[in-house]
Amino acid sequence: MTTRRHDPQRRDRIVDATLDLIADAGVAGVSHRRVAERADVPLGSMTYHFDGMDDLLHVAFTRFAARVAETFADHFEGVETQQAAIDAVLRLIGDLSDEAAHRDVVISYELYTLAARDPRYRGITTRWMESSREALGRVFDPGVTPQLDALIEGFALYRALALTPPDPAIVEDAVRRLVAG
Amino acid sequence: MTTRRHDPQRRDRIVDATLDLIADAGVAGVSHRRVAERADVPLGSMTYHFDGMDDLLHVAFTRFAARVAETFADHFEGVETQQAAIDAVLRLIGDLSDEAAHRDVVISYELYTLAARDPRYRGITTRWMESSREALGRVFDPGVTPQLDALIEGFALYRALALTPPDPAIVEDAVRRLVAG
Amino acid sequence: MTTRRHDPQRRDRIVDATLDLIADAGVAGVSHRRVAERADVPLGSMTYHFDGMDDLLHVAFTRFAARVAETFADHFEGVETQQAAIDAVLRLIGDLSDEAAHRDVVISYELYTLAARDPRYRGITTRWMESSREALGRVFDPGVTPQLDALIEGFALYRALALTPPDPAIVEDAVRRLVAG
Amino acid sequence: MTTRRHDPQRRDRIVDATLDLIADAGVAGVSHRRVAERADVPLGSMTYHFDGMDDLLHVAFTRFAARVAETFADHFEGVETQQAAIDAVLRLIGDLSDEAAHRDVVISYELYTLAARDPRYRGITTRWMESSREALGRVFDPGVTPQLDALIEGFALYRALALTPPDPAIVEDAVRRLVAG
DNA sequence: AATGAATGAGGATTCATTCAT
DNA sequence: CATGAATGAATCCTCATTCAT
Repeated sequence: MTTRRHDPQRRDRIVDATLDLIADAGVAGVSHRRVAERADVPLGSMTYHFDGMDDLLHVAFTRFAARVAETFADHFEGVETQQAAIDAVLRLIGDLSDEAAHRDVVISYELYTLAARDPRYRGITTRWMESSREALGRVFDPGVTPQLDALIEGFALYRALALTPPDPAIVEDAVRRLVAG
Repeated sequence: MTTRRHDPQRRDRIVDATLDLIADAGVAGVSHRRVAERADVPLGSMTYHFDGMDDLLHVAFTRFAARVAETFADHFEGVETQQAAIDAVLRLIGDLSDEAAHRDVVISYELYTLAARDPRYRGITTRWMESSREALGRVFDPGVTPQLDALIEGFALYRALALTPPDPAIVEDAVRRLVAG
Repeated sequence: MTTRRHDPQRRDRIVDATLDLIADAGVAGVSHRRVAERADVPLGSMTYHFDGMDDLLHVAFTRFAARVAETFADHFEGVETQQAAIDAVLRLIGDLSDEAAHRDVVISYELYTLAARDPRYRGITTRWMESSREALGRVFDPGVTPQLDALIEGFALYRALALTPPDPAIVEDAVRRLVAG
Repeated sequence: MTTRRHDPQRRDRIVDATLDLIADAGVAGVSHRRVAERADVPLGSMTYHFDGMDDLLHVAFTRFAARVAETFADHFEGVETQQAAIDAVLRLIGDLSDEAAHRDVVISYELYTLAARDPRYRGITTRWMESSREALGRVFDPGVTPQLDALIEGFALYRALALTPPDPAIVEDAVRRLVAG
């Protein structure tokens, strides 16, 4: 490898490579060696830039959650009418079928799994959920917000694990029923 | 250790120990050694009774999914009226707060994570989801069934990752809105 | 390397190689890799036969102390007269100049150093000292025993660290003064 | 950390931290990183002020030996009579029970161990022993000096490694026998 | 003169799996 | 049929040292 003494984006590259690897091989498949190889970084860099595996995963998932939350919020940017809000939710659920979005769903479940067992990762998910609620709260009533949030999450799981996508008409019907005052 | 040449429940004990370990340490924390120790079984037994790690996990998750699906169906046993059906769903969601249920949620997410990436485990989750749909389908309309399923799953996630449980009144309201013809 | 599935003396060979390495490179120079190489044993064997580095060192030093204590006691085997006892002590101190004995002194100090800081190794040294006292106690008065023990140990240190050996006449004089009733 | 461009005592602080660390974790536990942290000094300072690990240890042990030798000599300061000299020796041996003195004993053994194997450290111990002999030589006969030195060292070892301190009466008796003309 | 960043070698340990018994 | 012994690959991590700044 070429010596690369000065490399300011190295930390970022490592984090990106980590998320890539999580998507491909799961948290269980993440190792310092594999991340280092993927980021084209010497093995010793790993524990120099991060305080071990847990720190690396924490940083990576924190960045991931922030990015996904932002995308989530973007869907509701400029939404004024109730109809536009519903459309935004439907688009959100529909997008889960995308190739790119599937990658995010996979990473999300890796994070959920970690957080369900290890409180040290709970902070990331808690903040993330609050952020989603906040975005929904700007366009829906307070009572509807957690209901829609649960529904979206449930359909996402369905998308990730079932062979066929949920029927869009049924999804839309569910959203309308919850929103309908 | 006492020699235990004839030990018919050995396979079962190994599977149980595996699920225990998954709950405690995650799939990543499962190793032949640790399972063998927990099941009080010689290390050599592991690869004798199972064709390696993947086989063991497959068997364990299959048994787990069957057991949880059965519990799910039990909630709707003998349900005749719409009201009783709604109550059953609410009880289902409420039970997720139990200590014992949390263990199941943790194991579930370990399975989801595996299945989201590895098709070899997708069969287990697919069968499981079909079973849930079937149970719901016996007491709810075909259109409502996937909607309720998503909602239940969504609230389960909320329970697993949020600090505070969802407001029961809001949960009930959501269920009623979806069910209301 | 030839496969060597059946190798009953393997544990012993590892312990011997460890003591060899301690003599050559000190406890600090002992590593699983180096011991394995010296004992012509695969690296994986190390942690299979021993519960880690501490266990290995403990076993090695225990064996070492037992062997040296036995040699110590042998010097007083069959000793009947006071004069013979004194001769035995002088021979003991004189032997410290031997090449082979120097090796033992070096290993001894490695053990002393460990024991001085870590109580987990104190048991080995305590037993060893008791054994020496016992051997001396069989041929000397109770009061003289600890005095002679200290003297022997002191001259041993002198031998290990000084450029010139202690004057035999002065050694003999000291022994006689302590023994003289 | 505040930049500390001008810091004349830095070298001293590093050496002190090194000795501290040797007492706590042994020579094997000394690393540039740990010393730097303990001395509140940037890691880069270590190899700037010292030519690597060996240099650092050499400087540290040299300072240590000088300090301990001075304390040794202090015990015989102003001693005129034979009785006072004997008392000084007994006080020396008795002091080894102190908490603070135990730290010194631990460091001493680390040095002995190094010196027993590595001639580069032998110079430090040789000078140290000469200094002790010199101090003893000012108040005792030439023949008694090495005898007392060995006895003191032997009882020190006993103190460091045995569970119970040596009986003061027996110690005193030994000293008197050696000194008695 | 001083140092933060960087790295390759080596540290202990864990592991799934194989195989002789 | 069952298993204890064995092993090589891979794990995370620490380290002394180098070097550009």
